[in-house]
Amino acid sequence: MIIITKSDYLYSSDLYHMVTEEVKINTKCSDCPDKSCATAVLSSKEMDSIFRNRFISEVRKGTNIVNEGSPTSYIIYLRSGLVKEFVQMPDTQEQILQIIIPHSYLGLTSIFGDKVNHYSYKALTDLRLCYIDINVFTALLKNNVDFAFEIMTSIGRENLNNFHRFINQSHKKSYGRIADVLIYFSKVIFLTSKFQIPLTRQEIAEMVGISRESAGRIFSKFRTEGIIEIQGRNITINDMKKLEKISRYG
Amino acid sequence: MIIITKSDYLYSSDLYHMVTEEVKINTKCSDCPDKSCATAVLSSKEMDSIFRNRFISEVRKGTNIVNEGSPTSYIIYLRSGLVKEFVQMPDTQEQILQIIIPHSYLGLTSIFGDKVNHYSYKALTDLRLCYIDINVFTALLKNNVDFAFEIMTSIGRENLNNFHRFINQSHKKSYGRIADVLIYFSKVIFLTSKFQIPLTRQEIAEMVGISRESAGRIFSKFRTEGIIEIQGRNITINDMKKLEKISRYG
DNA sequence: AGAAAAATGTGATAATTATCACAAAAAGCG
DNA sequence: CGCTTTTTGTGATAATTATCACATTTTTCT
Repeated sequence: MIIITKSDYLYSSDLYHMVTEEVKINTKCSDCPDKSCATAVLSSKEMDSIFRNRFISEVRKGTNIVNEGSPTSYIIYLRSGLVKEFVQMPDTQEQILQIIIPHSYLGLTSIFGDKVNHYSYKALTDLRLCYIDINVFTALLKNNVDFAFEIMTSIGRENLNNFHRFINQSHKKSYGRIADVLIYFSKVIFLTSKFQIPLTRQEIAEMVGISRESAGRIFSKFRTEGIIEIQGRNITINDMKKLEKISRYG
Repeated sequence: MIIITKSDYLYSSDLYHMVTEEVKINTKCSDCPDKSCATAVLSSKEMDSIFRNRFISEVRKGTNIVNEGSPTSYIIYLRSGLVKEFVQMPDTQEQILQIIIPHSYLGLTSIFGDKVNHYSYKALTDLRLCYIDINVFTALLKNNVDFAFEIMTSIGRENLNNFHRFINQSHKKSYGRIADVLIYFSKVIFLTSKFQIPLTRQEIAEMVGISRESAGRIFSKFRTEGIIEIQGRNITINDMKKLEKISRYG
């Protein structure tokens, strides 16, 4: 059992950040209110093997959690907070792939294959994470077929969703793409029509592959047309029907 | 053991095409010269379960093999020929995801999850296929962890490749995208600088999300600059270095 | 609180690519 | 082998989006 306290620093190939405050780690994984639904198929013995081999950490907004290209030594489970998954492009730009919501694993794509992280992850809000040694995780997969199928199904679904978002995007003009981002945050991430978007205009542009200025102009246009209200990063969607129409035809 | 002869028609949710000639199906899977490398980890008993539950078919160029949205009842193994994987877009267009080369499975993405085909497949050349019942295939995965890992690794690699091609594409202008297509066919599909491209200009445009006319114009430009030679669909790459430079910076 | 840095909004202009129109060439078919 | 259908090439024009420049606002940090 590992106790991590304020002002500790953790160094590792893909683990480097300050832990900000003492974390209660007495809770067994089996009793964790944030446990992943895939763990439902694990025996209490297996749950215990995770408990004995994980460590918990809290991470502040803005922290880089994983850098692409680094070897994968841990599977990271997101207990709370929001994370952006992205790839670095040759020239300073980045491409944001998705926003990851609580109760998801980061870096599962690299567990089969070359054990290298192919994406980078950065905290959009303060986070609570669990690090599980990749060897422990792989052992679980090999010993429990049901767990393996759960994990693979979730990898498959995630891949499919991302891929489809990308394909759709590539056939849309910029208005449709920005409409999609708004719909994505409203319907997938926050599940409400009023939310604080955790990205800058630059990052929103990077989600859909257009320029910062274009993204901003489209936001303004949507506002003057009464489709959304904007106060800084606080956004209210007033006319979802219209947004969906723009997503389809615009 | 199922014998399929000339002029038979096979009807099924995702299996509908004419079998063009009698197929020799005496060869055991274990002796098949085209078997997939993942089968190396299967026991002879397991290989035999495939042999008893597969059927072979030959398919002519242009045949639709699978339509997206249909339920997956078979995993299809491509013994020889080339297949295009694509999705249909709302308005008559399609988006080509990849060209599939021999010794690959089609439709693996749908084996975990909803058992629905998410992509469509069409024969670019005459094909030799093996249909393996999805229940037989799933049973193998559940009973042989090593096989499951082999298959998942190959799914993971394929996903990663496709996804990266897409991400890269979305940050390139049309010249770079067409350069990428030429490099893809030369280095991934045919492994030579002189090949017959199995796609129309329209389809090439659909691979990279630009218009047919633009694609054609770029081909002409590359020819007048001496980078490639074109006679109909026969293409010779004369200056790979220059193509790679265009792919990176153009 | 106050200075420095980062993010944003907007106009003017340039670059890129799509669309339309139509002629020419190639491929498929009875 | 002709006829039909599909594919291709190319010019002219329109639409879309990026880029540059700079003023303003917001956030961050001490």
